[in-house]
Amino acid sequence: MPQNDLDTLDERIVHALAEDARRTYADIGAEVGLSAPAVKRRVDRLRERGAITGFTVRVDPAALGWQTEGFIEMYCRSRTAPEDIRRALARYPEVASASTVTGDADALVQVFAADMRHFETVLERIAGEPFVDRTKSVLVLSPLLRRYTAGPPL
Amino acid sequence: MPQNDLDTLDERIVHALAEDARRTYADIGAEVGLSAPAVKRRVDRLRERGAITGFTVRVDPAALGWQTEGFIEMYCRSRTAPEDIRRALARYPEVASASTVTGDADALVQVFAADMRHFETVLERIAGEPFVDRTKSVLVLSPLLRRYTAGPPL
DNA sequence: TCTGAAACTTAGCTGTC
DNA sequence: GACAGCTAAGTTTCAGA
Repeated sequence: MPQNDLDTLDERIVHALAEDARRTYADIGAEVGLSAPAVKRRVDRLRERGAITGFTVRVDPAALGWQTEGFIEMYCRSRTAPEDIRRALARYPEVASASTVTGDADALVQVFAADMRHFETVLERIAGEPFVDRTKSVLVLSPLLRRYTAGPPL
Repeated sequence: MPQNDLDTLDERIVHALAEDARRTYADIGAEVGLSAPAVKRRVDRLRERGAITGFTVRVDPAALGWQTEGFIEMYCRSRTAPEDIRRALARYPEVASASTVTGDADALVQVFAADMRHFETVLERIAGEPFVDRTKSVLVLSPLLRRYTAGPPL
């Protein structure tokens, strides 16, 4: 088994891919000081380990016609299992992310919708889920920053 | 091959890339009913239009040692420009996303940190920004859903 | 065990229709 | 938008440190 868990090299590779997943292995290798095959093998290992879960495209939601973004705080009935919340929200294509959180609310849900009417529809449907007591929502006025990776400095 | 609406084709291409940005153009083309060069040209156009802003890697923050996630609501001094907030937050690698929002708070900031101590440090530094009156933060207990694209059903 | 070089395979790209 | 050919990258193999 490899002796290094995530070493500096792996972090730099992940960082390079996070900025541009289409960079070639040779190119990344030149930056971190490895050959192309060596970089590929490390990427393969990172995928096996679950550190990298896939490759995706960075999308500007507004440019695709999803103009309205908002966050919905969910207040649930006591004894609602997180898994029940997850299963229910997974059915909404408008839900981009959701987490259970500390504080008054039980879960915080990020939603993209085509317009305000669409957002309202989604909000009402979520509020109507059987385990939901009430909701509180805020609308995004303007997105300031949208990174797809974050963490301690590499 | 049925005649497809152009918008529908673009959306299906984006959807395919969002799920797996490493799929080949030929593979995506087979799904949507186009040749590989045709798909590539549509992707190029989507990039030029700004609908696709880049390609990135899907990372499991926890697997990379970023165990602590939270949201910080920022309450700012009146007459703080959104651009000032953006510029200040851009300096924090721990900030994954930030938006100005409706409601009591001025901005909602998503933060990833290595651990609780690190999160606290970031929180204190953000709270110490000259334009910040006060902050309110919630910690993520468990992420339920983390999609990298969302929107109206395709 | 991890690496790098080279051979091999596949996909990306461009010109043409 | 499709086809075809050229270019470039991904992938595998193998031998060395």
